[in-house]
Amino acid sequence: MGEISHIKEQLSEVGLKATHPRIVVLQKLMTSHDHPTAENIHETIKEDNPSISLGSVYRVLDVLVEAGLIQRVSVRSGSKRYDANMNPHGHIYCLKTNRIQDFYDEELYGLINEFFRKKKIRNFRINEIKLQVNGERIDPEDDVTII
Amino acid sequence: MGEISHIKEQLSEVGLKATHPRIVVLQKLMTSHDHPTAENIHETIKEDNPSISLGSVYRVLDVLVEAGLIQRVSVRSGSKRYDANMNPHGHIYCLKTNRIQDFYDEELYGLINEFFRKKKIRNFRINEIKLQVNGERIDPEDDVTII
DNA sequence: TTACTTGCAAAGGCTTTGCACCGAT
DNA sequence: ATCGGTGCAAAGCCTTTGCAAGTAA
Repeated sequence: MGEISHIKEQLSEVGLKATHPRIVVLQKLMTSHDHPTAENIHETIKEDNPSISLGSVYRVLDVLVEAGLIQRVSVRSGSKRYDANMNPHGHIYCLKTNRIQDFYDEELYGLINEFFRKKKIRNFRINEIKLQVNGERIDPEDDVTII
Repeated sequence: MGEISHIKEQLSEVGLKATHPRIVVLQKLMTSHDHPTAENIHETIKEDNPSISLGSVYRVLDVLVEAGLIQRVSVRSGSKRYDANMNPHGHIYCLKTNRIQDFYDEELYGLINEFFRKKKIRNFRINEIKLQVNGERIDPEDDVTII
């Protein structure tokens, strides 16, 4: 409940009306780390919110991306996937299980950022730097860990 | 002409029949650096090869990717795009023009590779590491250069 | 010759959109 | 009360696929 008012705040902070579909979709994304598709989200939320249509989920996701509250993640798979983690981080994508796992390493991101800060890049304003590591889990059930 | 026999060799080296659509599509990709979509490729080649269908272009692209002769590049834009540059490299994607430009820097790739070689990654076999820099060109007509 | 590939056109999956109604501010 | 958001269903875009005919090896 306190959570929901926090979600509402986030929405109005970026100038969006705190409508029911927006609150539900954003909350779902902020409390899951599985990078769901629009359809995944619809499936999950419709149990408690049967009136929210799939079309609205798509529209809400577009608006949230546009507002910078969530981001789209593109992988090989068919559908676009969504992520409410807006801190800098990379994605580990498993081609076997189709799972996406966030990862962040301060040292690595330090290196990459420093590289682009030092280099002269002509005719381009950098928005974001995306790092994606593709491969396969050995044990599909287990998480990947970077030590 | 000597080019075409080189293309045919590449195809048979990976065990693919050197059919006309495959030769034409692969040649187009190897001589362009604009990361075209399936439809772009079809448009370009159909002037000289009116019988090659769009469906076949899609099938040929799938086969070439599967064989490791080309790679798919996913960006925000609607369609998948293709790249015959199989050397390690990153992509600079301009949201304004939708253009993709390859880039490679030995130092940066050295850092990233060394990072992943040194770190212990549990439960994952890395296939490829993708680096994509999103942003906007200042002059949409001009190339981006990294010095 | 034989198994694979293609052209064609239809089907499929994911996403967007028009419209009338509804609701947050 | 107003303007923007939503549900619904239809349309749209990109891609895949079944089948009969064609072709590289």
